Amino acid sequence: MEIEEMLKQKDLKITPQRMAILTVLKNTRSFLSAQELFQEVIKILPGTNFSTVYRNLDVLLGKGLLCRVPSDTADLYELRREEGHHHHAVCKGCGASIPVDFCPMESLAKELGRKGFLPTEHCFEVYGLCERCRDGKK
Amino acid sequence: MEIEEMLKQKDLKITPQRMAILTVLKNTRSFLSAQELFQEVIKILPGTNFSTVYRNLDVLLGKGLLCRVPSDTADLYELRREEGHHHHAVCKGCGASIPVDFCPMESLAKELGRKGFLPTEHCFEVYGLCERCRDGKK
DNA sequence: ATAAATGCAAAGGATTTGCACTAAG
DNA sequence: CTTAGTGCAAATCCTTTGCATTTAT
Repeated sequence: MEIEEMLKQKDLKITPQRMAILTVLKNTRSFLSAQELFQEVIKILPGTNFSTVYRNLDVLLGKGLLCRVPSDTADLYELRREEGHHHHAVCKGCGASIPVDFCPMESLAKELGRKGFLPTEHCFEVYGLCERCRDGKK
Repeated sequence: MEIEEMLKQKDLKITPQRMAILTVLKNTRSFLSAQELFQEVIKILPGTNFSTVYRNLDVLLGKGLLCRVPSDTADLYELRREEGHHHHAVCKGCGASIPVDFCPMESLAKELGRKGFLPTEHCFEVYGLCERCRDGKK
């Protein structure tokens, strides 16, 4: 299976909890908070502990298997898919997230490099209202 | 004084606490967490309460006098200066922040608009190592 | 006068941690 | 066997809130 391969490649042990976490992330289109993720995980693997989820989010993030974006209350997580790097436009009305292929770092990395700055991470997220929510608020 | 004008323009009452908060923010080059800000504020105005700082950060943010950027642990705040909108490259080594004039929304707003999405806020921050810290780590 | 702002203390919510136990390699 | 991973419960950290009091306008 593919998830198992991902874990092996990163020298991570294959545990039921990890499988459950990655399965949920894989089957989720938009991103999830740790809490939402946990709720889904215990449907698949009841008894899984909350701290296990948190600890794994850290580990998986550190191994580059996930990406994290900041949000109002809690951070949100998403499986990093092969397709490549992208960002999101998140609707503050309904929570829907529209993928955005454009990445500002492409234009900026060189310029920062000239100033001696070495970018290692970045965050770019857009918040607003999607068409439906925008119309509803009129 | 200038801070007082800012408050008046926004229909906010001029209180010693607010003055202290804005004074600290004004005298700070990079941005501060709420906790850091609080530590500075009580040097100027001892006895100022923690919740007062938080409440004012909310108010001032709502009035557009500040901007907020997400960070590892806590959100960071900065006085919004006249010069206009900009972003930052933050060094994970020493915390220094380099202002970045480029704003990705300029290129993206139209494209999102075509999709019906109305952007209201956005976050763009770059993290990495500045020249000094990068060399130190070699 | 009166509505906004503050202080205080307590609550809330997200995340982390210590420790003993379990299980993957 | 050995180390990473887990469960549990408690702790921590950041932030918010209710309420009585004070203060700016």
